[in-house]
Amino acid sequence: MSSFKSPRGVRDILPPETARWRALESQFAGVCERAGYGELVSPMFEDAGVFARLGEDTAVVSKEMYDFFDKKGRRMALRPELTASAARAFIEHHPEVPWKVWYSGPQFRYEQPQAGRYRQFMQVGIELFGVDDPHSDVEVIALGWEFLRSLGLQDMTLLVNTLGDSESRSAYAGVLGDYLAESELSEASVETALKNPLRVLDSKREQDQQVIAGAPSCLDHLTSEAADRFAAVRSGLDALGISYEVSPRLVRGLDYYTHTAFEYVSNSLTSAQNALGGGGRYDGLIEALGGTSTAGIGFALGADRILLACDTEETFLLSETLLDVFIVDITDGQAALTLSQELRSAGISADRAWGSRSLKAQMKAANRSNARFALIVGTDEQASGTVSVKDLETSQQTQISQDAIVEHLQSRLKQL
RNA sequence: GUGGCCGUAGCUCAGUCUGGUUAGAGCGCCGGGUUGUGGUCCCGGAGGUCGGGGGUUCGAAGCCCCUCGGUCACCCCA
Repeated sequence: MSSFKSPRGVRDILPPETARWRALESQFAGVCERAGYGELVSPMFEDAGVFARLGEDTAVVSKEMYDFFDKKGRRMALRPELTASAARAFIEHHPEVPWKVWYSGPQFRYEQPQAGRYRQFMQVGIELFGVDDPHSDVEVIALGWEFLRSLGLQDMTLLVNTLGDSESRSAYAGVLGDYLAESELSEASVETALKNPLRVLDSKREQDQQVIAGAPSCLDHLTSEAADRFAAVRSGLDALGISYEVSPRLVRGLDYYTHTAFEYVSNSLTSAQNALGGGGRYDGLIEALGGTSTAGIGFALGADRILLACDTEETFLLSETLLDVFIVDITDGQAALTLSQELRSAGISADRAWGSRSLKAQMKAANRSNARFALIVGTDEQASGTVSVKDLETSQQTQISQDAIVEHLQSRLKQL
């Protein structure tokens, strides 16, 4: 019989690495909650229609959705992203605006896996509904940036662009479409150009690079309102001292974006998967999902990639797990059994060795456990109702009565 | 979905080109170095259907085909 392995493109995260994931999430939670965002927990799957509205010709919807029919024949989909779910929740519960939420959790896309790209991947992100003040764009962009910086990441670039309002966007799409129609594009891009010319700007094919470099800029086709709005966002970022690059080629993959679009790029990741996260304004999304017109902006960050970038920048590394005591019992094991329980109830972290292994073997285990103290119970201690407390850093050892052990350890741990 | 590279002990890898007795190393793990003491050192040990299946051959980790997985690029995006 063959044994099972995890499916393609998904993976296990084991301890101690899981502690790093939890630390990342809790740091993100802290950053968000200090800015007035509350946590949103939404379902892992939704009616597939929720995601279909993201744009019928985006690959996320047309090719990569993990969709299925449930037992009643309803078409459901594992969420490929969280903005649509958040928008659906917003419409369903009509909370008061501004509605500021953060989230964290797995998303699913049926893609060709490679480093930094998995079929189940973890994102953290925020959404801010009901505000179209340009300073809200600045708050959101800055929050993501500060979070990434707080992890110790240095080698990053913030890219900012605007797609303008729908008037600007369609004017630009027309101009760009005309330009592309007369250019020598790769075969695949010719097709893309017909459906959504903006998306061609994302192409990395060698053949398209020259065409893209010479393409008209979306910034030249903004209405004056859209241009003013972008200027306000930029001056807000300037005021906060956040440096960024204006990237007129930055068009985000999902169709619901309007106005501000941004991306956090890691320069330390050499692969094509170097975008740590991105987001933008999606003022039309709520309406597309059947709600009343509401402004919105948010971002999502890929936790898998963030940790890859942390690896290459050697930051946010796994800290050693610390343990207060490790119990070594070379008698009948009764002391290990009761002591570990007693210490844990008193708030002292305690681990122990199993089986009747030699003192030497148990001391090795104690050392490996990173415990500060080893509690040793041998025949002498058992006879006298004591326990030997060995400081594993200084190697100093004292014998303490079992009745006084909790108090003794508490005071010594407090002194550290 | 398309193409390139890769898959040997828990981990990192040698061995594959030039098929040939019991498949190796380092780290890790387990045990020992005499009465009950970890980290260093010394000695010993366990652990592998060579990703899986089929084929060629007297003989396959090695050659061929298929398949699964990883990785890189396109694509897509976080």
